[in-house]
Amino acid sequence: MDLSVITWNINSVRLRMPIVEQLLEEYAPDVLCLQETKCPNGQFPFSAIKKLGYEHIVINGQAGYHGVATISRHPIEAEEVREFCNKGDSRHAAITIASPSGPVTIHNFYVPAGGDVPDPEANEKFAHKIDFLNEMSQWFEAEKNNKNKMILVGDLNIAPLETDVWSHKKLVNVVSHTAVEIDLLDQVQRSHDWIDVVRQHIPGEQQLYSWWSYRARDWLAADKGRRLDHIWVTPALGEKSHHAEVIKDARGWERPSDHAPVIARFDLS
DNA sequence: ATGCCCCATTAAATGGGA
Repeated sequence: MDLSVITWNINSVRLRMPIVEQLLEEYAPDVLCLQETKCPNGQFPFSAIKKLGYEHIVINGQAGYHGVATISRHPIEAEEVREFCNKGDSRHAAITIASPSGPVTIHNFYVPAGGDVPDPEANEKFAHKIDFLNEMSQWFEAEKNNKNKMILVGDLNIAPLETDVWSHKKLVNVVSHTAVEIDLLDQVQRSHDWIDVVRQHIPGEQQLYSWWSYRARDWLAADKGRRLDHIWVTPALGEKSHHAEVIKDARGWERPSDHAPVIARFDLS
């Protein structure tokens, strides 16, 4: 069995159903994890997605903001939706599916963006981002006994490597690339021995982005991107991964999201 | 300066994104 997983910050799932369909038709992933669905659970476009062969769906939505959805070709054996920081917002959903190599749990995250000022005293959104990342670390530390193969995807809103941003020098004090955030992300990574499977296939020497601002007149020409969207796996799955890439084309599709999808493929036979 | 765009909610502004 080949397993492919895509993560995509869709920036409104209802508005962008045409390109969700385009992605599912062109790439046919086994699992698609969406963030920023901005869609109350009662209004989620179930039937359009089910028609495309994705009958197994877990949503964690709210009105207006945030929201995640995980859609699968394969039956979902277990699901979990976890609340972080007691904020009542929708930023996580997990599913477990069966595979010939045993159950695989896929966590879908939307980490808070963190506002403008990288100072938790002056900016409560930045404080929330720090708290959220600390809670992730504590949770995965406590989950270390879980023997399931695991995949963690999502908009983590942090670009950790110097080559994950268009200019390390210019962004070193900009939220998403500060040392404080990178240290916290590293702590999350160590909390469950997560491997950055995208960088396993695309060396860290190479510039790589998954988000380009809407504000640039020409996003492609300016190319001032950041790699905010990630796919991590536990070590046993790292060995089984044979491909990963950013689907940069999708940033140029009709009425695009400002994020591009990221895909990883595994041989679980 | 990523930099004047794009979304949802709500009804022409506002908050949030990063």
